[in-house]
Amino acid sequence: MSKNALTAAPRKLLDVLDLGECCTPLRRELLEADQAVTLAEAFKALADPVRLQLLNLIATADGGEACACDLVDPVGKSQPTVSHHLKVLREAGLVTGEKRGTWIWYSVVPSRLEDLRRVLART
Amino acid sequence: MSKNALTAAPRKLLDVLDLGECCTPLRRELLEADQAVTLAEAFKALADPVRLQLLNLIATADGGEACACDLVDPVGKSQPTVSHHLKVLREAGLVTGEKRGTWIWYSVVPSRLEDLRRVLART
DNA sequence: ATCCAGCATCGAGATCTGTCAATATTGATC
DNA sequence: GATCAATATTGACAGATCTCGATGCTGGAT
Repeated sequence: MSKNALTAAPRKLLDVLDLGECCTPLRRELLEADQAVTLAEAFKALADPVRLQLLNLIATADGGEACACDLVDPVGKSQPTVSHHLKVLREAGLVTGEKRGTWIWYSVVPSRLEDLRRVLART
Repeated sequence: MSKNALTAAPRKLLDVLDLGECCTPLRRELLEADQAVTLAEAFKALADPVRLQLLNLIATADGGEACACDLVDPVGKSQPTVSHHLKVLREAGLVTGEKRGTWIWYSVVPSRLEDLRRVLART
């Protein structure tokens, strides 16, 4: 079942909350329970210091991508732990990993971050 | 010790990550471990379906504020549970509660949401 | 084919979190 | 005073989460 483990499993996330154009004084919709669950899963991926550091490391890396091998030392956790957190980020659709030879290059998915930003814009 | 429990305890949060003017192609800073912890605490407050619903209910309420008494039924949880989640939101600085007579009126803190949005903008 | 490096998975322990029933506190009203 | 309604707090339990050591898997190099 673990085929294609790297391209993540971007469960449909925030589409339910597509709020139309950017910066439009949008109509505030009531948040249904199931939508809230989906949204909360996305924010859960951001709710850990190690994952935030990983995201930051990847986002600020040269060329917009970072080798997984360069992510272990900076966060000060074990390799299995880092691997676990990268999986969480992948499954949340926040990053993607591309395997090249022996190692894996990670890059962020800007559109996913943008989705979450839009949600926070509704005040 | 529980004096002034309503005005929340807005632990300094995202000031560490003040990125300067909006929409500036800002310099990407490395995220230190302690900063990541502070940030993660903020996102943790958003990482729960009930809290997202509460935030949404408050944000979309008439006049921008909602009575706590009107927040229990919509989320389908017990009163202590809702009270707990409102406390988490308060301590994260995402909402404030003002006591008027017997009940408490909650409103969101837009600047705090804006802070988190800025963090997600760094890609 | 063998060996090694990069990464994932498994299993387990410790801690954190969401939830509720019961109870306490606070404030308005009688 | 006593009483009631609105919130908060406590205590306890179940389930989720973070973490690591041990192990498995994969691909390149010898």
